[in-house]
Amino acid sequence: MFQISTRFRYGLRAIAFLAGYDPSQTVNLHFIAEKENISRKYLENIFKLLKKGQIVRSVRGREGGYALVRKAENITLYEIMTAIEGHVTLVDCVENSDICKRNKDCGVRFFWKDYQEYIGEYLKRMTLQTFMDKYLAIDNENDKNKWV
Amino acid sequence: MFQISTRFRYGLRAIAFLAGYDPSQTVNLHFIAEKENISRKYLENIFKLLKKGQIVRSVRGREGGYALVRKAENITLYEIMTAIEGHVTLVDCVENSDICKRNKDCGVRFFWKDYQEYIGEYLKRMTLQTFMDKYLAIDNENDKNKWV
DNA sequence: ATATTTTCATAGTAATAACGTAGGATAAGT
DNA sequence: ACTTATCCTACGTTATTACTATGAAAATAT
Repeated sequence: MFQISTRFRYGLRAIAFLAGYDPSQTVNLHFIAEKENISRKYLENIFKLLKKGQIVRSVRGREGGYALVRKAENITLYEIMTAIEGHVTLVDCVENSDICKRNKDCGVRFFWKDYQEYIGEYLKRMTLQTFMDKYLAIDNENDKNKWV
Repeated sequence: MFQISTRFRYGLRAIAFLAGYDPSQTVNLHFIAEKENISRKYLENIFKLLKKGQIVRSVRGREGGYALVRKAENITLYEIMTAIEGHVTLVDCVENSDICKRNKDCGVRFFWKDYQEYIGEYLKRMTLQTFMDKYLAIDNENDKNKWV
């Protein structure tokens, strides 16, 4: 239980990478895949979801690629997660009590619901910008010429 | 991602059920399985883990069964989880940075580590007694004669 | 125009883990 | 002895995950 999927891990890294670029320019997947060491084909799947989730926009064709659709400070990790994972729920009955024969006021269900909210809050509070500032600051120090 | 395993869900319900009984008497799995609508065979697997994790003690043979090894207020849900799930980690690199070619100071890893701690805290703070009082109080109201 | 580069779409596959079952050995009370 | 229970090893099935394959569609550079 409780393992973060590779999809989300890769997606987060790719988005964080993308956030290092001006939203007005696009970055192609081949480049991201190479820099972040992720299969390009797999990234395609992930970015399809990210686009559908309004995290990124795309430009097709030559010189095309992806860019953030909003500024990093206006994107939460929760949005990224739901874009990639779809509707996330700790236990199915939390969102749909009908699947269980127990009554709707089942205490266990309320417990999972509270816990799910607790877990989600962390990602809701964490913007992509905060994430970069807090966790990736050192990495950027080591890799300044990436901006050249 | 982020689904609670059936094993843990069943285990928690079974333990909560067991907590409704005096620790001096044992309750057999057949009974718990029937009351909680869980396969007895599956419960066997789960209780094996719970015993190994020092959550319950067992008595074999006729009139045997399981009982809590400590009082409900001295058992946290975190202990129950680790007993059932073994060593839990959100992302493998959190516990073992060697599995990744990135450096040990990888910011993404620190992020997952912080998040993992946050998620665990909730279960560490929640004792079995608190869980029962807060979430199962109503259920017990509806089912008073279970104590008879 | 056409060649090239990119996203977009659908589908397939291999490995792994989750969930649950089978069959019987062992222990202990009646 | 008989019954009731835990204990133990192993197996089977299903679902999910993590990719890969193939190629169409779009847009730009030449």
